[in-house]
Amino acid sequence: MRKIFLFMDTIFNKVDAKGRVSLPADYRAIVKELSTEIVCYRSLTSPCIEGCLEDSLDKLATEIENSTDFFSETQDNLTNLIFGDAKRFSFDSTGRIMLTEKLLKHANIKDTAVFVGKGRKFQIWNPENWEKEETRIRAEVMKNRPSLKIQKDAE
Amino acid sequence: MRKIFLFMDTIFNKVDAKGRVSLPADYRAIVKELSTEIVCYRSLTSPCIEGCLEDSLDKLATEIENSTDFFSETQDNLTNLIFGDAKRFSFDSTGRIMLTEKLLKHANIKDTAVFVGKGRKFQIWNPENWEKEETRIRAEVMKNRPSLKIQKDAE
DNA sequence: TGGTATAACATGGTATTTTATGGGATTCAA
DNA sequence: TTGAATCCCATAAAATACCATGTTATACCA
Repeated sequence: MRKIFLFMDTIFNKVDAKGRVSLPADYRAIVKELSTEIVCYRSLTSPCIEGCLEDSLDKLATEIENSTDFFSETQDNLTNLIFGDAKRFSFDSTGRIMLTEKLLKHANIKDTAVFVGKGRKFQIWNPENWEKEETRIRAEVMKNRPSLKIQKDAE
Repeated sequence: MRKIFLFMDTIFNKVDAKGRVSLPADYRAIVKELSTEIVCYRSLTSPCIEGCLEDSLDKLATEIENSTDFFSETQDNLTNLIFGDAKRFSFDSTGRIMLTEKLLKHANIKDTAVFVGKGRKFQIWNPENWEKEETRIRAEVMKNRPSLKIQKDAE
């Protein structure tokens, strides 16, 4: 039986001169409880950093391994992009991680980072960009309401 | 075997200066018995807070995870909107949770919160708004008699 | 059935802990 | 030995746990 873990909420944290950010306490709790690590990489679709548990990437690796044929070009591209970019991040005794220059630049994060929960994953945004993105998504989702039907199945 | 749990009734509770509210005793009993947690988020359609059990969101996460492919845009939007807004709330020994500023503002709740049972979910309203909403719903229902078509199958 | 004792609940207040974050010291590698 | 990464300490604010009280609901008993 798999334990419940969900990255949730939207948290604004300071990034100091050294590039250090507090990983939200809730997120830390998950990492500790499952005794795993956080992995971050540049989002393939948005100007933000994406993070998940190392377990999730392992699961993804297995899935890719099994689904597409072993030598497909798509698989090659994807694995290169994701795993080539991903990096483990462990937090210190005060709960901070140190994001790399590459990641910060991709998300255009200067002095404030926004952690946005996505369930099994989370994202880290620049505050202004996140605000824009959120309104965009809200509009998008309200337009095609049907996509919310998945929720109905929750037993 | 699924246990029975239903959020029911309409309960008026005080919200103190810190944003603390007693979670109705019946609701607490459910959380304890299923040894899970409450999750709250802003309703997408009404000026109220919506709450459910963490299990429900976990199931949703799994479904989203499995239903669409890893890079689907729909999945991205949905997870951002839902999980980015949701937050766990655990109650202290006296049975109180601490609602966030964001949630209180969305529902325009000041010093009194109304808990309204919805079965698998519940809502938290500002008293005046809830009164209006209830009469509105009642009127609506009287006008076009609703048809609750229930699919009969083995539970 | 009526009355009383008991338990549960909501709620105000206070104490304790956790969290985010700044700054400095130490270590390590180029 | 300089720059960067890691660790440790300090602090303010926020979240959480704990205690106390009046009130209501429930259980119990004559």
